[in-house]
Amino acid sequence: MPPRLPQPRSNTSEEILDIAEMLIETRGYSAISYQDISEQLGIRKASIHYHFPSKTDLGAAVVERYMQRFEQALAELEGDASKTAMQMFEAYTVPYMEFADTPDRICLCGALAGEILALPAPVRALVQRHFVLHQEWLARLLRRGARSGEFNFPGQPPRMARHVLAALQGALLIKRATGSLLQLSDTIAMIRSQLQSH
Amino acid sequence: MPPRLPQPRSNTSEEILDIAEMLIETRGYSAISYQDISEQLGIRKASIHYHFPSKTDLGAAVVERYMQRFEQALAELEGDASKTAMQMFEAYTVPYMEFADTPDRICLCGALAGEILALPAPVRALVQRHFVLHQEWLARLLRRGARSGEFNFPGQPPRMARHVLAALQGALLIKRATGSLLQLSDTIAMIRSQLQSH
DNA sequence: GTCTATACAAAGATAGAC
DNA sequence: GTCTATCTTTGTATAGAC
Repeated sequence: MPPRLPQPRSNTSEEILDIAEMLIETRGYSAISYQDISEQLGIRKASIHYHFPSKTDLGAAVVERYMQRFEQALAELEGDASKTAMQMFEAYTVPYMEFADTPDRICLCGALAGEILALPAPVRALVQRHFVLHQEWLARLLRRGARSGEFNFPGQPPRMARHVLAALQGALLIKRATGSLLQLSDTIAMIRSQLQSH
Repeated sequence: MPPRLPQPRSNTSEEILDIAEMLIETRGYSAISYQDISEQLGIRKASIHYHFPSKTDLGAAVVERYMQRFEQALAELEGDASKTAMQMFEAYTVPYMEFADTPDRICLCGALAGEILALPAPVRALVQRHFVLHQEWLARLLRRGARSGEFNFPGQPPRMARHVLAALQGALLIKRATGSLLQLSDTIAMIRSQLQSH
């Protein structure tokens, strides 16, 4: 019996999620509407409600899909025995640089964290879970580098993981607000330096 | 002739600004309404429009007042010759800890940065300016500490200033999303350590 | 699955009485 | 300065035809 793959959504559903994700990353959940998506996709508002009855359903679906992609990418990175810890860290920062190369997007969960109290409960719970999993992954990476002697940072891995994630999220946020790419590149440089401090 | 003081606003105007500021820090600009403020203050929506005709006026007034308070506090801190650079840094972090001690607030400009593209242009410009001034102040503090030998961090002060601000803003954001105060306290500890690295 | 039409509530804003 | 009343637009959502 072939492995049970996740049921693929219809093309339209996927396109709705693509547009919704992009719009949330630019304007935030509160500020987007079915009308915005409708205009970009070229179908009517009511048709979107067919795929995602409520905005809560839509928001939750966007975050779930994002988390699945994200966690899979991290798992693959973690499983690549050919990479040093620093190479893994560099690979990990690539998506941040990609976001920073757009004029108006930040990562989905950073955007949602900014309005966490305005989110419907199911969406909020997903965002919280994302941050927990994300930091646990980072802590494992840091521990691996510390054990191998590649990294030499102060404090325990979970503490440094919190610091690294905070700095990257904050850098993306301020980069978009000020338009200066240095905000992210300098932050990454300082983290890299701190990971290798002697 | 006595110095021209800034014209004090009416009590009601100030109360409106107080409530609006608090609500933006918790829910964000897009998610708050004249109705929300009306309910908390116990006057009608129309009365708020008397003080601040449009939501843009209100948002700009909130940020302007915040920036004035903020910049004055930083200037006083900077002018206090009795403090070491590290003592200044510690004093600088106090408001972050105060925000983190609330369950639901982050600093105003961090909250607004999260929805920068959804903001009316005048508000957006103020937020951008705030980040510039804020980082310039931080860079001066770092330079002072580096010159005196108190600090020993990698890179130039403006780069480290970007990193420090990013980490603190990101830590507040994730602290609120996850509820863990460690997010901020660990981040501050890591920054402190990096400022004194040898 | 997509459409038109519509319901319903909320938001931003204004007019005019007091 | 604050009120009631009202206007207009937008947002979320549903009903029912095609």
